[in-house]
Amino acid sequence: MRAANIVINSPRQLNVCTPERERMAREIPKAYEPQEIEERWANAWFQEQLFRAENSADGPRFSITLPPPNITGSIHIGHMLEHTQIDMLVRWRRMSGCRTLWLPGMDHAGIATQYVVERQLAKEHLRRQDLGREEFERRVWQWKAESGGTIKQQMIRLGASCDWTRERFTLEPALYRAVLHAFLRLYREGLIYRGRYMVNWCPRCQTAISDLEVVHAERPGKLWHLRYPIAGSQEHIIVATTRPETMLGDTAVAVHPGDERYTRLVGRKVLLPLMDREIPIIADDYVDREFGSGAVKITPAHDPNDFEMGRRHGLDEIDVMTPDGRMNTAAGKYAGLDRFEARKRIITDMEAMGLLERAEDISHAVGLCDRCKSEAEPRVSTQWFMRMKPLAEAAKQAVGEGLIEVVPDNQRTILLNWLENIRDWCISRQLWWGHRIPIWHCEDCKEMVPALDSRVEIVEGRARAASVPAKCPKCGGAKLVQDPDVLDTWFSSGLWPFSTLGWPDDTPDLREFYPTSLLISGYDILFFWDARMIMLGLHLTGGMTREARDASQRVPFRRLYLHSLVRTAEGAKMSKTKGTGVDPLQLTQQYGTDAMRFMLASMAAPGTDIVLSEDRILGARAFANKIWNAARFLFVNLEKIEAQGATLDDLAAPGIRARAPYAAGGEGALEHRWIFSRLSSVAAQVAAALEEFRFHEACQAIYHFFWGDFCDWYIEWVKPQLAAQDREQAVAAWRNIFAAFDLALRMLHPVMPFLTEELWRRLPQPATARSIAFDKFPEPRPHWADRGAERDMATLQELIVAARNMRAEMKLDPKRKVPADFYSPDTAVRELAQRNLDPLLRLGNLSELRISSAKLDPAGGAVRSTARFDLRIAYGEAQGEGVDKQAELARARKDAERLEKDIHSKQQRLADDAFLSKAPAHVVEGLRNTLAERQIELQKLQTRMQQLL
RNA sequence: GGGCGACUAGCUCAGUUGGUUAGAGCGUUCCCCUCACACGGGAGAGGUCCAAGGUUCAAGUCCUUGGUCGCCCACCA
Repeated sequence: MRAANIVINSPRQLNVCTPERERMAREIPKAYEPQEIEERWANAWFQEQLFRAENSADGPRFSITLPPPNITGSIHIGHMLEHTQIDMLVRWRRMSGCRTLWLPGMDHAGIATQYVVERQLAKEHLRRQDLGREEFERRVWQWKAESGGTIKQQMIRLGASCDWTRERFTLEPALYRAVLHAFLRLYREGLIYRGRYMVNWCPRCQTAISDLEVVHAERPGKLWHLRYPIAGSQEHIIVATTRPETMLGDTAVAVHPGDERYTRLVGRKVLLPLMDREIPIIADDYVDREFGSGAVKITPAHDPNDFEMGRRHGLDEIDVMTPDGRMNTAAGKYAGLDRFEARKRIITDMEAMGLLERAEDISHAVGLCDRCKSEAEPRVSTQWFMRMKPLAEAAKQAVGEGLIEVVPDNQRTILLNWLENIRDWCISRQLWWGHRIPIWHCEDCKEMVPALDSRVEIVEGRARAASVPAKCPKCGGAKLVQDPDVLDTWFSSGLWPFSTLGWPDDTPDLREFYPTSLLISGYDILFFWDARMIMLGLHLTGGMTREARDASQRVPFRRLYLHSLVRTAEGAKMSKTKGTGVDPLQLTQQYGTDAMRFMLASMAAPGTDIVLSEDRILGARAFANKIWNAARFLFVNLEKIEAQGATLDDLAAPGIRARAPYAAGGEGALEHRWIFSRLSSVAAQVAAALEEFRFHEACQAIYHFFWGDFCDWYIEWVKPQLAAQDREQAVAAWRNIFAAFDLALRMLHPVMPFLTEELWRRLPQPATARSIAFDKFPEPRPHWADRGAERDMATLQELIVAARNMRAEMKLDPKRKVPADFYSPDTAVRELAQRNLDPLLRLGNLSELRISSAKLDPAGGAVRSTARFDLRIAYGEAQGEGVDKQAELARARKDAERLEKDIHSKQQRLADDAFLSKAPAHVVEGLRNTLAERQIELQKLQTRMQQLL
């Protein structure tokens, strides 16, 4: 992104103000300066704990948990998008009378955090082993305090309206206990087991990682074709491999049972080069005859497929590597070499022995550790696993039955598909940062002894299992050692929606707020987190209250919205480690939080990723400024209402706003009825959009209403009324504009909380008013809907635009008002114009509007026509200002051409019997009406063109 | 190897169940420092909706095939 240093305050201060106006204006800055305002409200909201659930209305429950950010530093723009969306919904629900809980917290993020701290240590040339487990954990806790504090501050500053009195951390005692409880229960149920299997291993992190934590990257590589001598003969069999170093652990060569080339060799032995070990040639269906030579080397300890085949054929599993990715003593003379170094040496040695058939350049996918991007190593080791099939079954059913609504819908299919093909989850990690597995091993008989219960004790502020078994129940031995492993970080986050509410205890919060109403997360963690919460929530929360709960009461959330990701211009995911992350606070400083929020929300169409655009940020900032200045207009003019003898209380009295629009005589009622009609329908639009997570649509509706309808038309329209001599009229106008603005602010509040809070509090409010956050979100009012007003207003707007358009085309001096002639065959339209003469003249920049019931003489003037009226400005008015008949003619021709095309296609359709008989009546009728209008327009245009020629 | 998404104005993107002249922001052209706002106001220009077929009275929208780009999943050495 380009650097943009925008000067907030334009140096051009050329507006001439009266001293009085200047005094008033000085109290509210001319341009919106968000920094101070946002800082102030962010702190105030937090200090007052304004967003405690208890402060919200006692209506229907709306609860949502924050996807806990990892304490790996600070939050990035992706978080800001997520938090903006959540906050919009939360604020909207809160303003709609819901008892609203947004529960915040953070994730200890086991491997990720450990990696960050290890990198810090590396700068001091230390490894975690140098510190020891205790000291290392202390360091991580220190880091947690720092990072967690930063994140919390950022969230507060970005306006997240969370209930901070309920903040949670996955490694705090209460949640530690929930983890132990969950583990012990699943262990007792046989859903957690321990065993020696093939897992993904990160040699750098030196821990097992789950399938999901291995990311695949396409890399150039080589496929080496190696010759393995057949024992007791001069023959060779050729095998192909991308990983020659694993040949040291080969325990067989496999061919397809039906492969006639090798039938005679099956059962014979191969002399494994470099190791001088005889290994069998076996037959297995898994082998692809077409690939390479059709023979494959089998290394059960270092390849998942070979592992399976090894177990099928009872082959040895020879592990030739150390946990940190070097060759071990089983690797003979290569022991001690790094795995990649060993690869090179082995190729050199094989070549020297004439056993390298050829090397082929290929591109292939290599598995990388999601965290540190080292090449992951398939490895056999003893780990803890969770049996997923039964859990996934229940989840599939719940999602399939719609107990959880997934939005966008296509993500539902993806989720169901994943659940369908789920495999057991390796949940143990050889890390130091996390929840220790509550199992003790008897040193004498190797019995596994679980903790007696899930109680925790707190040592130095840190939790650990308290119910340590005293002796082995099997052999009575007292030498019990706790399993050194910790749990995958996603195990604890999988419990998040209920552990944070007090589970496994039957707490009031759990009863009140579980199941949560909604989860909003990025689709990138659908499998990691969302799916696991569903499975664990369904399984574990049953029977937690005295009443039995069915699945609809056990789901962790009733709706799941998967939001888009923020990407760089190149399409890559925003990532701090890649240097593509954007610091939201910096942008916030530059443009304002509300502007950033608005920009993000207005780009957040479901299902489409977002590419940050500076233009959009600038546009959002301009919008914030526009709102600010609309308010400024009201404030700067407030003295006028006092001059009318009215008081601010007239605007703020209870119930006043609800009675809008006010009428002061017939005159001027149209525009007021119109703006409230618009408000009503926009409020409905916004609510409908938010209900379905169409944040961009909500933003667009508000933007269009506020800037277009409210500022460009309504404010301009009513300006004179506000200063009217007629006190009654002035007060009515003030009440209306105040009420409309107030409603608009409330509609804007979910997306722009700071700006709206500031302005709302500056406006006169009832004495009991507390914060806009607890004011009502505008609801559509049937008695505000006024189609007549909307239609009339549209006609008047057309008239004004026509006048402006002609003036521009005639190049009239903007300072000079000119008279115009107006004709409509429709009495109602003429009366409408007559009633609204003042705004028509003012906004159309006309000196006079001569309304006629007789057709106009078009000669000697420019004419604009619609189907309902004609407007004419005499050429005489433009003397010396460039009467350009050719320009008008050219434009008219173009318009006529467009109309002709349109009319033609409509006529054709209306001549089509199939259309007439099959299309719904309203479509046909609508088409007829439109056609008639177009024909009138065209006719007028053609007449006009004749005259111009 | 499967699956998903995108392709609409110069740029970035909207366009919910097919229906009447396809919209927005930015940029651009012309005019305007009008007493809320130049982060502004007014008036314009600008699109064969990736391609080709198909369904339908009617397709940017539904179906098929193809193209380009992106993402996710996957044990073919």
